[in-house]
Amino acid sequence: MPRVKDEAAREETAKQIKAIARQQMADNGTAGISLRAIAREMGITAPAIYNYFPSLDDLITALLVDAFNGLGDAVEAGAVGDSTADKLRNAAHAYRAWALASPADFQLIYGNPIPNYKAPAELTIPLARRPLEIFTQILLEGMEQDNWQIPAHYRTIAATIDAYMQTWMQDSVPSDVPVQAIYTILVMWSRIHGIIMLELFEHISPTVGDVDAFYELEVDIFIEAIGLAS
Amino acid sequence: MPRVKDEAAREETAKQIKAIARQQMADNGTAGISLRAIAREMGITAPAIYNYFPSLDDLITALLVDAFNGLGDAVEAGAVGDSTADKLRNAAHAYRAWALASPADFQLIYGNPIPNYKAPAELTIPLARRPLEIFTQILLEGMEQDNWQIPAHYRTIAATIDAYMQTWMQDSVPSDVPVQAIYTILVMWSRIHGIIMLELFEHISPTVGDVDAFYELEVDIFIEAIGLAS
DNA sequence: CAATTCAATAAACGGTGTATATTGAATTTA
DNA sequence: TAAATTCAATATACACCGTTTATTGAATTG
Repeated sequence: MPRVKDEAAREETAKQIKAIARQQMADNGTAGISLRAIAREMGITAPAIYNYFPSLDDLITALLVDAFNGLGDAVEAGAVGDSTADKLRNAAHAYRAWALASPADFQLIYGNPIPNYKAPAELTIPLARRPLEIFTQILLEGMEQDNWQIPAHYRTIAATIDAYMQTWMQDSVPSDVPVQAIYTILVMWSRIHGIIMLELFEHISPTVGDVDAFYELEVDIFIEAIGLAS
Repeated sequence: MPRVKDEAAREETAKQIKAIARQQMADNGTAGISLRAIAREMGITAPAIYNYFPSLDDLITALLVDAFNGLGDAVEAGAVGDSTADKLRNAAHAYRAWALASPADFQLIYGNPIPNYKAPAELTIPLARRPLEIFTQILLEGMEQDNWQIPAHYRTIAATIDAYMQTWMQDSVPSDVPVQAIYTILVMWSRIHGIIMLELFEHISPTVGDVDAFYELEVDIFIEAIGLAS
């Protein structure tokens, strides 16, 4: 009696819905997704989409998860090189390259543009951590190989920060990972994030013109500042 | 024959509309503005608002202009201190303090969250430049007083950037202002912007806990890195 | 062939921004 | 004072939106 549903076809349709939604985001911004418009383009009615996603929010969450994975994969793929410095530099450039190639996805992750949507934290927090873990891993490997040590500036960080980080690191990071290594990566993250956000919203390109060169110099200066030989 | 309209009352109503819209942004995000909800709260009908703002976009633009001015005023008011380093540090902290006190306004300026809204560039570009001009002025005064000189890292910047900046500086900046001073400020801007954006969207606070301390250290490191004595 | 399943639909609800035509009160002039 | 003028506010309507409900109908299974 129970009808065996064609799981492959179902997933294919869900994939198509996401693809059109992604296109809408690219065309009209992250808030430009419309269930009715997706249905129109697919030649179905809007409520039909509810068979694949319980609500618009769930569709957005699915897009968000894909975006996180895309960024994580891109950074992981880019984290290669002959030296610790090269690996970190390449990873940083892979991060920006992904952001520029998928601006809507990047905004979906790091902005909060969609009116009444709130991302489910328990789902996104581990996904958000992945690029940072990849960055951190590069430094940790550098430490093991005596290619890197914690720079003077970040050797003693604020006591409040140290205490806070120790607590969450207890249950998600091996105990031999120094707080300062993660802290150093957070600094890099905030720096590259600033440039990319300004770039995505066209605040910096009209001023410097060549954002590639601006970014490259900032990454190189950071790598040098933390004591990684070029 | 022409009825003399009460200009003061008109402006009062317009101000009230903006105030409610700002509240809506604060409550529901930048895209949370609704003409009908504003009208409802004011006890009028939605089309009545069109007597004060030709469209929702014009209302948003008015809010955006107010936001830019608020940020500019805050940075200007904060750009004080006994030394060049103090002035720059205080200005940078005033920038963040305003962003934290007016997160919706800050996002309105530096994100692009509103579905079909596009800010009129000819209006926003000069307003956007003001905080940077205040930052730059601090460095220029420092140069005049021999308290500051262009740091080694930024003495030779990318040729493409140098050429690009020379062109737009020709018709908006006095000819004796060195490109490198503005470039240095752009670096500072991108760094503080990165922290603030991550903070506003709650990406960094869960990791470091005490963002105040994180920001303070980054500003201090920057000030030291560009050769300003603390 | 009959029973079952379930994706898709049609219809409706309350929400949105906005255009148009109308109202009515306030002001100004004859 | 009375008539003319002005214009802010309204009522109405349109096209969109996400979502819920009940219904349809084709495909699968026993």
